Amino acid sequence: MSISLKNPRRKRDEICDTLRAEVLSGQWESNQPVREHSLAERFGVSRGPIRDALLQLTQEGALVYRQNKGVRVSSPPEKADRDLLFRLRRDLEIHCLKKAFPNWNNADDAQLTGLLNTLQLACTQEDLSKVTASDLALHRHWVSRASREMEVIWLSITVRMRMAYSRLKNYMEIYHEHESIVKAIHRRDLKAAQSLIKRNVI
Amino acid sequence: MSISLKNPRRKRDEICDTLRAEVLSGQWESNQPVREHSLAERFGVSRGPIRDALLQLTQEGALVYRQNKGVRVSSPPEKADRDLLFRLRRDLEIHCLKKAFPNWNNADDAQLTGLLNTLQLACTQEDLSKVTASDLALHRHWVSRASREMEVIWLSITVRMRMAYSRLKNYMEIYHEHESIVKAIHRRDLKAAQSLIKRNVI
DNA sequence: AAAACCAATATTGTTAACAATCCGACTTGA
DNA sequence: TCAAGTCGGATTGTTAACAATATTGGTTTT
Repeated sequence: MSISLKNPRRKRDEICDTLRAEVLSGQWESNQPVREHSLAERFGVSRGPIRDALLQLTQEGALVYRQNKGVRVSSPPEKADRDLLFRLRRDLEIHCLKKAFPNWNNADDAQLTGLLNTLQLACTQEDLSKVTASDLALHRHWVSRASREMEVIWLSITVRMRMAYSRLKNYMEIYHEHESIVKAIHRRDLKAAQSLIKRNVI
Repeated sequence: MSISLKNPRRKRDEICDTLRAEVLSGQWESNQPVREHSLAERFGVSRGPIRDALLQLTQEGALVYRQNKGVRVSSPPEKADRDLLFRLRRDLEIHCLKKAFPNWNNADDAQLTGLLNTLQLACTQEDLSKVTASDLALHRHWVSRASREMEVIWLSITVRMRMAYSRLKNYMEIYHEHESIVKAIHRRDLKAAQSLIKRNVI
């Protein structure tokens, strides 16, 4: 992916990304307990990196920790909280896009195009897991271009929302929404991109 | 404090709270590297819990991790990001107060009164470290009463703001601002409390 | 003198063993 | 029968040693 190869990532990070994707795409049942030992076996590492990953996912909101009882998958937020989270996320993304725009370059455009293609493929295959992953990766790109700090906050908000795409009739609508956002960015139309995001993040 | 005594907290949490307070009150220089070994010695534990605490503080935004190079104290956000963080925090606190209001009870009032007294003491002593700590504890109380999830997000936003109290002429103004908020809450006047918070969080 | 190399040290990343805690099943006594 | 006690396995929390990586300082080479 976009990670440099000569600097191998820590096991913690690999594990974290894998587990986060699984939780977000609904492969883990809500309130299901997560055991360190079995994860250690599955990933072929000791419990140390597993614990690191679980702690990080807890901070991000995918898991919930209870002292001496380990973690379980968190349940979706109630409606009031959920509405607030959407507002916060929208504000954040619009801010980040504006901030990232001045030094937006061709490499960024290429990145977005690639992610959009991945999303399209996932949508045609109707693979929920891949759709959520590439959807998030797209949004995450312009957030991360603004600043690393904003990215962490954005992630912890987004992970907690547990979007379910219920409002959309079919997967292709998801794709087209994102396609129009990316097109607006390609022609450097900030205003249009922002208002499209405002409508997309609901 | 408010933590149950029969359930001793993990070392990770103790260390985390101590370090967070130190960073927030400016006792650690920006970009200063933080060594696991020296912290382990200082707290009389092994590096394990220290690493846990550092990882958590990284997620909260007090520290920054770089692979194989450890953590350093993060630098304050630039103005644009800072303004956004203030807006997000304000939205969040107002939402949380509203959500917490229906089941607000006398114990909560007592808590706030206690925290307010701590703040007053810190202000008369002009002890910046204590002022920041009790200020945050106050705000954190009504956020935590809304939900644990909101509390984590609020914390990661607030930690990154690095408020400096520059806009206030003296410490007693801080105290009086919070006193009026607490009074509004005591008489269950949500609207007033919310607009006072809106003015306080700048 | 400047750059490239190399060894020694410091620091982080990972592991496996040990300690503390929790939970369920079973026993015991009224 | 039922409640309290307690025993053992399962699970998390902590530790110390080991492995991998980065940094520092000196040496050599050009």
